[in-house]
Amino acid sequence: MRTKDENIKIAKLLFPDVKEKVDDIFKKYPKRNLEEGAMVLRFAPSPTGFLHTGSVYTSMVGVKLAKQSNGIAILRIEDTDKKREVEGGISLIVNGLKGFGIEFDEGPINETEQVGEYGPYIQSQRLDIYKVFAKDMVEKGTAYPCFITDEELAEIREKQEELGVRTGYYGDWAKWRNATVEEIEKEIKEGKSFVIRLYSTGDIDKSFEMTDRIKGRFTLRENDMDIVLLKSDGFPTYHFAHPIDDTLMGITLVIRTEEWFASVPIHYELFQKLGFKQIEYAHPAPLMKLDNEGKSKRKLSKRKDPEADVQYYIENGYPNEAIIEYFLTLANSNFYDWRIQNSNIDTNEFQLKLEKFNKAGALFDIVKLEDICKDYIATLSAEEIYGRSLNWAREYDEEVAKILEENQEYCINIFNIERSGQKIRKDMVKFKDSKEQLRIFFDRFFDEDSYEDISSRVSKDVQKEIVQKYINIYNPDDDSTVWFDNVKKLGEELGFCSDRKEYETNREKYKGTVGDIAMVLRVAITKKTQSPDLYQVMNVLGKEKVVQRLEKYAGEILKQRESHCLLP
RNA sequence: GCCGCUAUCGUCUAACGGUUAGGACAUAGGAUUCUCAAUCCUACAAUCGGGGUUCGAUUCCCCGUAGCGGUACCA
Repeated sequence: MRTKDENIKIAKLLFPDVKEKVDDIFKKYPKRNLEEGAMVLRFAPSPTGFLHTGSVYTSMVGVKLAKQSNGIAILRIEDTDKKREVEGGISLIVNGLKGFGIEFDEGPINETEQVGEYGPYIQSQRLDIYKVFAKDMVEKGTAYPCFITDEELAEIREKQEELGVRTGYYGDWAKWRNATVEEIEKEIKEGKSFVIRLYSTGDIDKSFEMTDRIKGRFTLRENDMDIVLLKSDGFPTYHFAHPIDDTLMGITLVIRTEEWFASVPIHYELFQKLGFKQIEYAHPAPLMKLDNEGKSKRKLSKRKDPEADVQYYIENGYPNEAIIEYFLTLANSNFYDWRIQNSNIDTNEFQLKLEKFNKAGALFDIVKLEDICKDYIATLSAEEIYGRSLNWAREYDEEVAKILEENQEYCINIFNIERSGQKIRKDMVKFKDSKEQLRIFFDRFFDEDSYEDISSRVSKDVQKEIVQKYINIYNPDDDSTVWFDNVKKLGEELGFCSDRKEYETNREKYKGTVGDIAMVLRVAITKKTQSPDLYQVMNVLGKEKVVQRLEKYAGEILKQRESHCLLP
């Protein structure tokens, strides 16, 4: 054991330039003046040039909880690993989250600017602060310099594995923890690089209890690892930055994904050694995905799963409101019931509760997400769909963007099909689908498609007859009832039944049903056997185009017949 | 390997120690005087295994199993 004076001497050797004291730092971060129960929460991502879907989930939870308690939401950038850092990583996070309506009260707002009095909010700009605390710990003997090389570390590990004991730098294996002032001074003079390690006094055989706001009460072993606090490049590790930043910034609850749970013993000891009041934790389970042909679960992975990257949803034009609603259901399953009862109320009114989080990891279910998307888009007006589709297309589909811009009124009419009344059409999941919606209404797409074959239902001859006769009775001014009556009449004239039950009982009397008549017209006009309400489609298309397409189809059949006759 | 967390239909989940274990998504049928989508109805489908405690266990305890996480000068 070294004396107090020796530790002070070592601290001076290690940090000759650090003049500030811990108290000086604390003066710059006064206690926040907030109402009772207000939560100060932070989302702390690394700028890796990738916005993970799980980040949207976690940050949404934190921001929502902060807002609903009249607290503060902070964005803090954890760029302490220079190897993983990517240029433009900060704005990617800020803008990406903003796209989902997730905005912070304090933190970076772009690559260069920050707002808030408790900054800087970028860890690489806080290096001086960490040094003050590191120096303080060395002076108190709760941290020490360690000059061990990678090779030595590997050797230790090998020995430990041979002996079958826990691997790591701890206890008697931690050869530098009790080095003398002279030994340390020698290494420094030789310019050897070093890290600052925690002088752990924890006992692996002792347990302690804590309460997690999601997981509840749990027991963990004490930490006894002399973990690295400051790396040789002067950057802090996550373990060291976490208690310092969260304490200085006045965080009331640390929400972070479950992968941090196992580090709680380290943080627990660090809070004690730093003399800080322990901040509460909430560890939500991460979003999972099925792997191995459904045999096992694993974290949604940025390398294997396109849906792990937020960009995937943006590029496909998934409505971000629906994604937030899906995450809300994953977080608090009672959100769904609330939504049913409050269909017109803003999502912000929903009270998220940490106690309602499930402890186990939820599988990310894109099918369910898409169901929510459909429901969401069904609540939008044709004008809104037009606007949102255009926004999407301007970024990701030039051709569609051009069409939308040049044909605003026509396109709104298209999006308006089956959008009024009680029966709202729900066939749009994402704004990328707008292209499919426009398909039958623009000749440039229409001409690319070929007619679907329905000759097994209605013979070519009869099809031709239906189309030709229909051209004569078609009146674009008819309302939907008259329109359908005419289709029925035409059917009856040609031996088709307009009553379904009658047809079922006396099939042999008829060639088919009105449905078949409508189907022939549908294929003639849209080339497809499936389409939105045919009456409305024809209305939007307009008389000229409808007649032109009917005539074209009749001609098409004629051509086919002739070529058939040529066959032997 | 060691340490820890978790465990209800295929999926997300609900159920003061007492329920025919509920709902939603998915799937399959059916209904709907034009198809598809939607909507409505119906069906299918679960308490991981074994021990306790208890009059009674999905719920509490122990053991096992499985999944997940951690075991870095990454976060």
